[in-house]
Amino acid sequence: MLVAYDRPVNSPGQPHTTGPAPATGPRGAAFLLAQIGAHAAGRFAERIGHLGVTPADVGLLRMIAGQPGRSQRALSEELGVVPSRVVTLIDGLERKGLVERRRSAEDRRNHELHLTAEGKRTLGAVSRAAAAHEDALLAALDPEQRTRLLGLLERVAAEQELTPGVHPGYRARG
Amino acid sequence: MLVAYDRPVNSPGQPHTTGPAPATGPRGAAFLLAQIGAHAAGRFAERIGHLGVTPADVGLLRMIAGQPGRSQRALSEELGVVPSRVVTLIDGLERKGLVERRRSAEDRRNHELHLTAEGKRTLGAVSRAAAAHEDALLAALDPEQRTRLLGLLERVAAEQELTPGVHPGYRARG
DNA sequence: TATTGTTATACTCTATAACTATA
DNA sequence: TATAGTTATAGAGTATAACAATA
Repeated sequence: MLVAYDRPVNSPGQPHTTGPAPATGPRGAAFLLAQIGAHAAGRFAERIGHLGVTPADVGLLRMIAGQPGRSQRALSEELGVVPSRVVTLIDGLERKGLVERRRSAEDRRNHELHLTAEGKRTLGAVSRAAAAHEDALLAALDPEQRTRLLGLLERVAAEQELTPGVHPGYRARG
Repeated sequence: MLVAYDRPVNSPGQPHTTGPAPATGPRGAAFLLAQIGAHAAGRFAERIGHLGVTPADVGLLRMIAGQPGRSQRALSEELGVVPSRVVTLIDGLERKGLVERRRSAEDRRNHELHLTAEGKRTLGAVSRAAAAHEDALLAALDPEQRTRLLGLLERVAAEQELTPGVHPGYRARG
């Protein structure tokens, strides 16, 4: 997706400004959240590009690190994506030597997923990049403001029932 | 794009928690911004879907409304997308009867873009949807908190030099 | 027969490059 | 020759459906 999208209009009670500037009018928080969020995602992708992984890869690496041995089906459900998507992503991570598939002894249909040593090193480098990213993104804010922003965002995320750690992307609508 | 991506790790100085729960660890503001932003964009797309337009369409409609008669080239530059992309988008909007191309009398290479009456009606409906969207997205916050959040987001957007009203999507990395 | 994972395929989004009309 | 717009084409990302192995 691309391009401007949402913005509340001048509320009817307010006097219109004279200029031809409705295109530069007030921006709502919803639009700013989408705009800044897309910007943040893009910049983060840039920061980890040299490590050979994408933001989607990082999501999987973190989940596998957090609970080694999980099946692809489990990841598929937690992320809300179809199983074939997980196959594609894990294929890439395995080819890069960051993740290992191991047939489960108990149920040979399953693949238990584990990070390799290099996968762990990469994840560490990603985490350092994330910290630098966070700092650069919030350069305009002092520590107190950052804390305040974090608190407000956590409230919104909780109320909207967003799964911790799962970036929804643009899911199927419905 | 999809899937979790960025999250600062437990800082090295802090004691690790014992559980196997790094996947549900602390979330940074950068991740929350990307997560909430993608969620907001998706929900907004849902809200305007019945009007037959996408968020990208809305961006163009707003720009044309704000400055009627602009050329496709001008929109292309302001949005930071290639001219052929504008062709595709305007094709769709013209087919839906929301936008009209008029050959410029001064320079017959140019198309001057204008909203039709239905385009204006649709944009009005979009604006009402955006207001409802904003309210639903920020349901967790009281009016004072909303104002505070807006102020913080505006600071971040300005410092990051985000063009007002232009949603960057995932631009070419560079 | 149901489930895990895979492959084959198709669709959407967006970019690049070649092309037409106009200047 | 340069510019506005268009068309043709290609690539990335992600979904659906058919399939194989295992239970």
